[in-house]
Amino acid sequence: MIIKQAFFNHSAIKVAQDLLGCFLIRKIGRKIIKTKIVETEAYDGPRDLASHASRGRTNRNAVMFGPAGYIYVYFTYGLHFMLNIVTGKPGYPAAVLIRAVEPFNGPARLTKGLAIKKNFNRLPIFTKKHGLWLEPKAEPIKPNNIIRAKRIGVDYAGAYKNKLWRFYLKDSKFISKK
DNA sequence: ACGATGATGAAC
DNA sequence: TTCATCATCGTA
Repeated sequence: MIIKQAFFNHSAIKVAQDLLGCFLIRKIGRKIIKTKIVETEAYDGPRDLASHASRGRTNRNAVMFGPAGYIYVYFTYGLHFMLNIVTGKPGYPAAVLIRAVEPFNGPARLTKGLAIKKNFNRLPIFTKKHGLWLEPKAEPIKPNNIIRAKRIGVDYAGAYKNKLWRFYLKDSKFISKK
């Protein structure tokens, strides 16, 4: 069972919540690493000042402007990779940042732990072909187990810094930041 | 061609 | 709070 492209064809805010509890699977050679998503953030639209897309389309962020279900990986702070999934309609830039999975807390640690580098940028997540895909959650998440909060590290984003577009599972021990 | 700047994490 | 450390982008 794999999560298909249509799953991502909604707003980033919805998809970010839908992804909580889903499984992120990485296959390297014969080895399979199965992780559970416990924390996400939504970056929604061209006006979201926290989003890379707010400064318009560039070569780096181009994948955010394309169809849903594709992977956006970028490099930051000179040493970290961040994993995002594009959502919504082509032409409308939006993505969900995977911030933490069990057993890796923090967006940089999960990419390191799963050996995700820039070579995944622009690849589809809705196929097993590239060794990285998603599987549905075992059971529905109760709404009161989802915490809504402000996004991390976006203090420069004006009115958008206060948007409650970060979501995490209340009972997880792998959240990147309280 | 150059300089500013991070969707971070770890150490101090 | 500082630092490690560099691709990307705006400006020129």
